[in-house]
Amino acid sequence: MRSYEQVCFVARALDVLGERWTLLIVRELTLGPRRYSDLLTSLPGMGTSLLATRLKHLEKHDVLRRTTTPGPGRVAAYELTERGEQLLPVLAGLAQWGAGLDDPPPGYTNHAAWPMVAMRLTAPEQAADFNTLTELTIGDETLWLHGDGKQVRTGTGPAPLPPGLRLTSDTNTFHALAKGRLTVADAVASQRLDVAGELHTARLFFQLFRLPDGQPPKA
Amino acid sequence: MRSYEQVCFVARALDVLGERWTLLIVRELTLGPRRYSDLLTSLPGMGTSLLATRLKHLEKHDVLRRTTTPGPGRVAAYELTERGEQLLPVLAGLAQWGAGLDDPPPGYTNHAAWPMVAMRLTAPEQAADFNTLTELTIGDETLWLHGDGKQVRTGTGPAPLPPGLRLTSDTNTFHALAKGRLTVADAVASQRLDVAGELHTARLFFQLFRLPDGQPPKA
DNA sequence: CGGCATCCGTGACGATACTG
DNA sequence: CAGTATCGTCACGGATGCCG
Repeated sequence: MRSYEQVCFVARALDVLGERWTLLIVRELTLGPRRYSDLLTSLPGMGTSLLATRLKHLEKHDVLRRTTTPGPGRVAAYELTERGEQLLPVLAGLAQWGAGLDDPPPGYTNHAAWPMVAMRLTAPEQAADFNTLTELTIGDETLWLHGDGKQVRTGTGPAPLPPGLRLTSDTNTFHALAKGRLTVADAVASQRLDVAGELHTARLFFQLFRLPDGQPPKA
Repeated sequence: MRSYEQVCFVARALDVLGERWTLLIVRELTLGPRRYSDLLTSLPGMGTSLLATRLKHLEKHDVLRRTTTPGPGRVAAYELTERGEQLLPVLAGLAQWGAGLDDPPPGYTNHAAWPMVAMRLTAPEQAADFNTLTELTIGDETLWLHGDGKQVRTGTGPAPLPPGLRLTSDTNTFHALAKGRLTVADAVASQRLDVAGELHTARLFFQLFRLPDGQPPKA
């Protein structure tokens, strides 16, 4: 862990966060606690040894903490500390900037949670008012989301309460919906999206959390 | 330049910006165009070969451009593109977060421009209304700064017009002033700060651009 | 399953010497 | 001053194995 050894806030932040994979680990935890093996599969290409090193490093610098889930399994998990949550603006800035890049080359891996992370990071203030508890099943992953008026809260796994809206689709369809390249009506009609709940709430969801898109939404 | 190969805005941004030194180069350019040798001395520890590689990389990705200064010397210089300027929120987020860290260990190098970069990045909105053209001579570096009502503009070297305020001090004194650990009155009295212009404007300057500080301002 | 150590090949990095 | 060439070193990625 080489330091820049500069008396500069930016350099000091990068001393902690600047190494490979580090900010992507934080990204993974923004949606809620994750287990070790979850992180490994969410970060393809990363060696297990390196992940362990990074986790200890981030724990030491108060970005995340190791906890055991309260459930019956009593499994180990990692979650952001308050200081870690304060990195959301940094991730949001990166996401906003990254949205301006060209479409990625084909072959890049895509995970269900990633568009959701970006949607939440780049969502406008008013998204906090989206107070319908929503459960999303994208491909094989399930997440939930809920605006409490102050901020948007999220978690992995099934919603903690019966959700008011349930959306089910595959990763590509969700991505197209998020970018506005596909409408809810079209997606439902072609059976690529299942909506359990009010259709107009689903429309509102994709309207509020729309991802920036270089391409036009379809002439 | 290894890519994460993920369809994720954050990961794609880090594909361009995530490698060592990259964001620090952007930091150096936020105050205005810089020459190759300036960058080298501003980034102690970085090899000249690597700097050349990074500059080409960032030029290719439209973060900065290589220009020749309009002056008589016709020297090569690097400056941010519009897309590069859009990285200011990212740097601001990092600076804000880095400000929450403990004081750096002694021995870290400190440059005149660094506190100024952070001051501008973390300044409140109203700092844009600081419309006094101010020239700062900190140690051996000279910079200027001016709020045009919309944003704070900065540049390296002497001010392009006769400034309304001129501040002269050494790096440590400036740092202490910026953090509010030293008052303008005390600094002037102890001859560590020279103010050419109105004293209350100087006070306003350090009030607007105050750096966050973990330690109390002095009991 | 979670977590960590070890080995090894590759590539990124740091320092210095060299050139237009 | 603005870079390029070279080389030693270290971080990383991949695989494997050990231990709770």
